Amino acid sequence: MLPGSKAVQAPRDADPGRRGRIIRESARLFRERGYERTSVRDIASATGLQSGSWVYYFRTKQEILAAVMEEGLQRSLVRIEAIGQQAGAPRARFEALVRTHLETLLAPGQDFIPVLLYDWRSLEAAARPRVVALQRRYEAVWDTVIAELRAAGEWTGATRIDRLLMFGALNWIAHWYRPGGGLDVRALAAEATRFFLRGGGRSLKRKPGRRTR
Amino acid sequence: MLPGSKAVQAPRDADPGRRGRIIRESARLFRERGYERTSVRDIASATGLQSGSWVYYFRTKQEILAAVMEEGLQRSLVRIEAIGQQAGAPRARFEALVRTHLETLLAPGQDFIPVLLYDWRSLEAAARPRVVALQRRYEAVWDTVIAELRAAGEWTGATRIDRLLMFGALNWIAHWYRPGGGLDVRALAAEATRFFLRGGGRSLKRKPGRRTR
DNA sequence: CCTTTTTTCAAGCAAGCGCTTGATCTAGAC
DNA sequence: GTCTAGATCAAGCGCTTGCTTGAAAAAAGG
Repeated sequence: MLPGSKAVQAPRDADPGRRGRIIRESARLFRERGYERTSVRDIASATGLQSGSWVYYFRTKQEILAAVMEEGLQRSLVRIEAIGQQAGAPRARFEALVRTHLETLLAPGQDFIPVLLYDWRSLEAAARPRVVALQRRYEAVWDTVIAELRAAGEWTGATRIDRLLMFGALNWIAHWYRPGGGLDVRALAAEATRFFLRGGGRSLKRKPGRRTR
Repeated sequence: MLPGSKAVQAPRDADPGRRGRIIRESARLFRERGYERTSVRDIASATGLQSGSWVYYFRTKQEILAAVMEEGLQRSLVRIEAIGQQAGAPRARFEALVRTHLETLLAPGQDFIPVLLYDWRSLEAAARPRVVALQRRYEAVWDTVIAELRAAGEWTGATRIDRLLMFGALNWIAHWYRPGGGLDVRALAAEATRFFLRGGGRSLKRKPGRRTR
């Protein structure tokens, strides 16, 4: 029988098991080269298996891709929805959302969300609705906080378009951000919040950082 | 002999010839399915050729991808640099840049830039420097106008980071924008300019538009 | 210790891939 | 017409791909 429905939930950051390791290594490879350029043989050898052994855990390569995306979204969602239920000033909660978003986007070893963003086209139509449903829950939290910001007079403009522009600015960071380049995620989150909300935050002094594309 | 170095430059929007048609159809297919999922047979049949005939115009499939990206950047660059040399209020010129950027990004039949953004990973390292050089020229124009905005007090914050955030917001639009959804490119450009610069512009009323991801 | 179940191996199939090849067609110059 | 160079055809080679397969190894249960 196929595994996956374990009776006991594994503790956080524990040994993820073969299946979890396949997901993690696949995420890394998908992010580096893209889904199509990653062969199942690449995945097998990165996990320390023989060419056909992954089939015991997943039926198809597509199923691995879907698992990567859902795993990443689930993890982010836990943190984002927790912030959504906290109390506090809207601006502070907004910045917390931004910081959490960037952490799950940029933290090393967390390649799930970049894969979701870059390889969406490679996910077959049948698997998309489940992922989209998770994204909807994700956006709902943001919309709530944005509504609070608007009530406080800190957000003007059309919510939907502005939110899409904002996600664009944030998600695009994965294209150019290089860890260890003199700009950590927390500072970047503050800078981005200032960019979206104007004022309140303080602009960064530039360090002699890395090149970007 | 290989064609491509014609003595006379073809007039705008004239018949692009076989080579040009291969580039155009490839751009369309690359955008829809991605570079890896597009086979040279797909390209051939979309252009009305037999499976191996494209080799007369390009040595490798990679060469087609590079041609698509450079073609698109060259076209955009002509328009962007023209705006860079115009006179006028900084804000108006900035909005013109935004509008032009969005037109080359979203206009139907202009799939070059989306391919550049989505399939960058698929471009082999050897071909990248030429494309990057064109991008540098592109960004230089923006930096000039942003410097003017800053002098006029309309742009605060770290130029480099803010410019990257801004490009993120703009480029991401290609993910969610649907032509004919009650929001034309000109209005979108105005909305985006307001988002970046705050104030001056007027927010859009929402029409009962399309879904987005 | 033997049986049963879970997990892994290692060879390989069928299909699709980028690209090659030698022949064929087309059109203008003489 | 004849020649020639440019342009296209159509078959297919060699390789990689996702996935299958039948068996072997390892773990678990009694």
